[in-house]
Parts: sequence; C-alpha cells; structure tokens
Amino acid sequence: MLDNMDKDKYFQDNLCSCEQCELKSAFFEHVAAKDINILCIEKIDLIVPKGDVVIKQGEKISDFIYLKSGLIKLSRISKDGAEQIINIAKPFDFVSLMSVFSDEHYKYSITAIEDSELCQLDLKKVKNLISRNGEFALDILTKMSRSNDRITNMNLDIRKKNLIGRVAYVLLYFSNEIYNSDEFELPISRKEFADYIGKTTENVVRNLSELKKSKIIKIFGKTIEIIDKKRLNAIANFG
Amino acid sequence: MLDNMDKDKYFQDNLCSCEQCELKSAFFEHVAAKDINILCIEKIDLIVPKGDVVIKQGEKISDFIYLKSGLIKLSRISKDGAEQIINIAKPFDFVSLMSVFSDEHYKYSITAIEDSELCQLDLKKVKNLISRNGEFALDILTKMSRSNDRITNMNLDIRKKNLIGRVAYVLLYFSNEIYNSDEFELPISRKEFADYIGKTTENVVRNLSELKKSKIIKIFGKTIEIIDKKRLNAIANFG
DNA sequence: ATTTGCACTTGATATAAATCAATTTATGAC
DNA sequence: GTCATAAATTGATTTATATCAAGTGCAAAT
Repeated sequence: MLDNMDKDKYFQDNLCSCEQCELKSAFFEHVAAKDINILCIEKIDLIVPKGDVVIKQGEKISDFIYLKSGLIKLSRISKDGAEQIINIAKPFDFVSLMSVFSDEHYKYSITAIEDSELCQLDLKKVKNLISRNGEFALDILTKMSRSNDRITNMNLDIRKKNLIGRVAYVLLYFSNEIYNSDEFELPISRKEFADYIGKTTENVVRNLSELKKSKIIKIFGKTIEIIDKKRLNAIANFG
Repeated sequence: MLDNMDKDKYFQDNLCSCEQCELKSAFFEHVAAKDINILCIEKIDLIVPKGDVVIKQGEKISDFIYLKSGLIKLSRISKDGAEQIINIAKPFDFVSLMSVFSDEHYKYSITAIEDSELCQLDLKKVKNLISRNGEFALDILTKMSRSNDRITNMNLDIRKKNLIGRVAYVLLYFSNEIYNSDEFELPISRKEFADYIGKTTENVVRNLSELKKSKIIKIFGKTIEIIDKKRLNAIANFG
C-alpha cells in the first residue's frame, strides 16, 4: 500500500462527486441513492502519475478499487524474480476485481502506466452492500466474469502464437482496444512488452524492427504507427 | 449440448437428493430450504462416462452446472483448429462458472476425463436466486473468484517454465491436487498433456522418458509413479 | 486371427528463440 | 550542458523446441 506520506500526496477526495460520476451507471445501476451515499462518504479519489505503484503484490486487501481514467498494468513477480504482466486494463475494465473476493492479500501489483485516476471504496462496505443487494451482486458478478474471461482468452490466444504473432497481437490490442487509433504511444517499455508476451526484450525489439523494415509499422521511439493493418492482422492470426 | 437421445441416456434425476447432497454446504450454505427446493425440483443429475463431451464450445448457456464427482477438462478450439486445454477441474472446482455470467454461449467445451457426475440447475432460476439473496451471491462471487485466480495463476506459472519444467509441474499437479497420491493413472493422453502445456506431443513423450531414465518417475502406459518427488519439485521450480 | 487405425515412442534435422556481447540512443541528476 | 545510468538496438552464437520421418505396440473392427 502507499504509505501514509504518499497517500497524502494522492488524496483528492473532493475532486469528484459520486452523483455525477460517469462510472456510476457502470457499477451502481441497481444501487439505491442512500446506499451509494454510504460508500461515497468515505470514497477516496486517487490521482496517480504514470509509473507509480498503486498496489504492491502481497499487500492486505482492504479496498475495492476501480479505474476512472488512465491505464494500469497488473503484474506479479514470479518465483525467479522476473516480472510477469497479467493484464493491461483501461477504465471500466478489471482492476482490483481479481483477488478482491477470493483472497486476503493481493497476488499481483497494480501500476499506473499512464496518469490515472482511481476510485477507492471500503471493501467491507462493498461486500456488505453485495450481501444486502442481490441485483448489485449480479452486476458485479457479470462484470467480474467478463473481465476474467477476457484475461483468460487473451492468455490462451497469446500462448498459441509465436514471437512475431504475439508482437503483432499486442500492437493490435493497443490500437484497437485501448487507443482506437492507428498511431499511439506505447505506454510500456520494450522490457515490459517482453514480460507481457513472455519473451525476451531483445527479441521484441528485433521483431518490432522487422515489422518496421517490412513497412507494416513505423517506429519513433515509443510512438508506433500502424501503416498496414491488414498485414499486421495476418501476422497476428497466422503466428 | 447433448442431443435429446443422448440426454435420455444420462438423465438420472432420482439418483441424488439435494437434501443430503455433499455439495449443498459448498454452494448453498446461505440459501433457505424453500429456495433450494425451487432449484431442486428441476435439477438434473448427469452421469457422464469418461470421454463424453458434456458441453460443446458455442452452445447456448442455459444451465448452471457443477461437478459432483469425477474429473473434467475445459478446452477450446483455437483459430487454427488445435485444441487448447484451459483447465482440469475436480469436484467443487470451477466447472461452468466461467462464461456463465458473462456470455450467452460457451466459449469452451467441457469433457469428462473420468466417469463423472454433474448436477445441472436452471441458470435463470439461479440468477434469480442470486438477485434475491445477496449472501448467496457473495458465496458464488467468492467461489468464482477463487477459481479464476487459480486458473490465471496456473497459466502464469506454466508460461514461465520450459518444457521439462511444465511436464514436472503438471505431474505434480495431478499428484498433489487431484489424486493425493504418488501413483496415479494419467486421465489424459500424451496429446492432451501437450495441449495443456502448449508444447508438442513428441516433446512431452521425450521428456516423460527423460524423467523415467533419470529414475524420477516410473511409467507403465498411463500409470505414473513418482519415485523422487524432491527432484521432480526441483525441476518444476527450476524449469 | 488379421487387418486397420491410432496413440505412443524415438531419432534426425530444421527452426525459433534465448543468451551473450557490444554499441547506440535516450533520460534523469547535477 | 555534461555526466551517469538505463533503455533500446543489433549481431553472433548457443540452446530449446518444432517438425519430419519411421517404427512399435495396442485395441477395436472385421
């Protein structure tokens, strides 16, 4: 957890109002105003700059957190000390849903990979609300289920592919799912890219260069421009 | 879905009684007797022999199914037509929880890999119960969350390992988690083993032979005996 | 009892990816 | 701006794994 000094830095509880929160409908459609209020009174609005760790693997779980804006990565340190990236999540996506209902401690870390805003609710209160409100429970269940399915499916997709296929797949993921644009700035380093697809940094670099040489993408540092999506798709599907 | 002819073969609705079901406490701890009855009246007890497909990828989801006894695999056919094994589940584990709350259709198949008994409840009724009973909802949420975490963690574990490490890991999984014994009959073929760990059949065979030559395991066809668990553990952790 | 097919096994070879090493390019501290 | 450090890149080599090929053993079908 962020220590107290850090926390003070991030706390911005007055910046947002639950009443006009754009996520209210996503999470709290079936929750009465008075119940939202109970959560709201103690909600914490976290403004986290790119690069900062929001949750550290192993920390005690005491909050229910969701991403309002920005981009975060879920990652874990495996036994050999290397980082594995589990998922890259955008607003409305999965954030702290994983582990929250199944464990006492986080089994992964959450890091902002872009300036992000997160809303933090007291987990006990959320659980209490779930136990009192089945409609809300079903909403959460559905949301969680979707996220898990997506993560599992992405993992299985990636597993099937060879190196170049994985690189192409991830580029398309950023382009189609995250940025909705053919040109975007990669929010992760080459090493993180490698950790995400389970290959080495050097080979990620080599394959990016390969795609560049084949005139399928352009690279300017972290900025990627996809110039031949058709071929990139073919590589992602074939590889 | 099993077609009607097949279904008649499996239907055994009178074989089990919800009242004395050993899974009642696992799933329905917080459900009132009258509500259990509502589900119970239409519950279907499926007796499925080893090898039979219970659910086919793409089928419409209409039931909430859980495994009472036996062993099943979850698998999907990926774009290239090859089978990928997502998980091997034992009783009380994950069965149809995945997709059930997030999709209209199954994104994977369920196949019995040992003679199995499954209990099938009407999903609409279960959802209705969830929406009326938050305590029950929280139980399901917790259970689902645990299963998902376990699958994700196993996937990440396996991903990190090389071939021999994966083979060792899976052998230990069967030994420790499924059969609680150092000697067991592999419920899957060499090809399925390969599909599970994402490697080729030939290399699975080679590595099993390798472990045999090193006197770490004994192999008699499908029967495996682990004779040096310490070294097998070392290989699973190192590889 | 014989055939047929399929799962399993082993070996040889080709290919993909990791590792090792060296250099270049960015980035942050002062 | 300069230095120090980390990130990115490229090449050469080694290692791991896939692929191809051939053969064995077993079990179901005739």
